Amino acid sequence: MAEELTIGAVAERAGVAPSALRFYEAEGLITSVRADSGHRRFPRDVLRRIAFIRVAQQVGLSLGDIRSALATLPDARTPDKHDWEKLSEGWRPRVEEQIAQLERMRDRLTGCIGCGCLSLQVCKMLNPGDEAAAQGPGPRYVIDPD
Amino acid sequence: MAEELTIGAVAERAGVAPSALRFYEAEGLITSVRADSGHRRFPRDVLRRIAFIRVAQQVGLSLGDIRSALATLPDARTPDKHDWEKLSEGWRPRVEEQIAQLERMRDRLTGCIGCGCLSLQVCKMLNPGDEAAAQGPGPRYVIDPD
DNA sequence: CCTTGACCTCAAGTGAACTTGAGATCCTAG
DNA sequence: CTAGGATCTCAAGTTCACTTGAGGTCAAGG
Repeated sequence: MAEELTIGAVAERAGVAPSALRFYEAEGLITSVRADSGHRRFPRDVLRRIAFIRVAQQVGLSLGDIRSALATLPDARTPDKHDWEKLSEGWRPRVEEQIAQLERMRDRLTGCIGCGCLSLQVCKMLNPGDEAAAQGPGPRYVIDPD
Repeated sequence: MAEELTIGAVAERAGVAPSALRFYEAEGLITSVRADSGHRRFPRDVLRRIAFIRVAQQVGLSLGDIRSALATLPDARTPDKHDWEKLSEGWRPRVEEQIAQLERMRDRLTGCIGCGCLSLQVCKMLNPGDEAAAQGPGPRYVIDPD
């Protein structure tokens, strides 16, 4: 019946450390009210926010990106199913793109790595759009497919 | 005709910064010989090693994991196509798993985020095996599906 | 009442993967 | 022969996403 949850309860239910919750709050990803004691009390929908954060991280978004996304939720009222669905819909292209990227990688895995292309600049897998190469290293195409 | 490449040439062809190459060498991911000047000279197959490093990173491996994988390559001779294929084959299950993970996420995106499951512990998407939850936060299931 | 465990703040530490800076050397073109 | 770009080493800095530690408060059970 509890309307609000302690940090420990949230941590347990969400499977994240209390320190991470304090961190998320400091970063503006979640919010809490304070009991008279000064202890945090989290509204129940924080669990959904955390679920969202975790999913978004899996899709490769930074906490900054996630903060921006969450900022589009109504803060006057508790976000309802529709609000969440709208937000989630926004990830679909991102997820699809990431899947496509990995499928490209899978299909070319032996072909490309084992192939004769000595230059990464002409390698379809590492350089899907036949360009880029000057954008620096890192898991760029999976994480940031722009 | 050049048998060996300067760090600048490798950096340009591979699309990574020279500092990253020095770092990779210090980490034991690539090797070089030295010219009389003290400058690095990289064997041509370093380009393939770098390609491999980048791909493996995209699949979510740490440089430590990648070092271990590269360590299985023959160091007495230049690795041939077959060596690389064997190594690449090892990634397939990993890539497949990552794809499967993302597909699960896609399929449940609106369903799960927008659904009524308040507890992450019973959410199929965030907790594919109906367990874990105590393993801590982060993109664990995509990156490290153990 | 007292202890114990959950909670608080704030500063500092961690690890991964690099980058940046300082100060010095090397090599190539004019 | 000299200027300028490429390279060298080594230490320190950066970003992200948290965790850890110190020092102190709060709340429930015996």
